[in-house]
Amino acid sequence: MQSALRSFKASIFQALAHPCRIAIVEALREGELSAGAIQERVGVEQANLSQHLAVLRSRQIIVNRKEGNQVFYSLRDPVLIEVLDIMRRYFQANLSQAIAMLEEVEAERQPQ
Amino acid sequence: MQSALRSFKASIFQALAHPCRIAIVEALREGELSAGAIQERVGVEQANLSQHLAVLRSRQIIVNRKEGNQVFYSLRDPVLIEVLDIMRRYFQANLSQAIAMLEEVEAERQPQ
DNA sequence: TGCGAATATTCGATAGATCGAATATACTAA
DNA sequence: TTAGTATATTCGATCTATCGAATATTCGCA
Repeated sequence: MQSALRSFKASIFQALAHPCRIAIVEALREGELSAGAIQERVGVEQANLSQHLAVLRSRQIIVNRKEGNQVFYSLRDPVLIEVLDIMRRYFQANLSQAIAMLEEVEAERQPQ
Repeated sequence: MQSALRSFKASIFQALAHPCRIAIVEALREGELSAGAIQERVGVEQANLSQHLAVLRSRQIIVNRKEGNQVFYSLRDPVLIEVLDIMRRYFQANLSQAIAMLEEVEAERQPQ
């Protein structure tokens, strides 16, 4: 049973394990937004955004509400904002290592 | 630059996006452990554990210290424990949905 | 009814993650 | 040196994620 709990946690982390989905969650910090408004802020293909929203929906991280033509999204539980804030502190507290790590990631992304 | 921060956060979440690695981090809650001791608690193949440790090391989530024959691991920054604790609260606050979600995941794992 | 806008889904290609098996490395002790 | 223990790395197979392109759905309005 405790391994089921870990699977649950892992699946939440997995849902957040993409820069685009983090941007979505951050965009929803202040309140609900339509899919189109999210797209403006995140700047990604419509279909791709919709896929990312589906990932977050499937983990119940966000919920949606339809109004006419549009679909409005919001965070189901704002505690995740807390997690992102802690991550920011974590990042700042370890800035030099984080930057080194990012450079490494960048270097791997564009070989030579 | 804000997108670099999101990549960083995403890479941390990605590192935690596996039940086995969550078990490792939880095992290190109380302090450092040798790789062998971690293996006992997590219950996974030696090579596989070592691969998971490598993932956590590459994100600087854990650090290691060699002593003779053994390698001792510990959390580099205990703030991650805070994150896991928040996740526990999140889980408890949303228990019914979480259980529904887990059942769904289970059902997909064993079709028919 | 039929068109256009907003959003979602499906598909196929590519890239990345995971695993066990085999092997390598590093250290200790005889 | 040799054997043994602890840990790490490499390899190849399989599974999962991501993306853009194409298409489907849903709704409001003329």
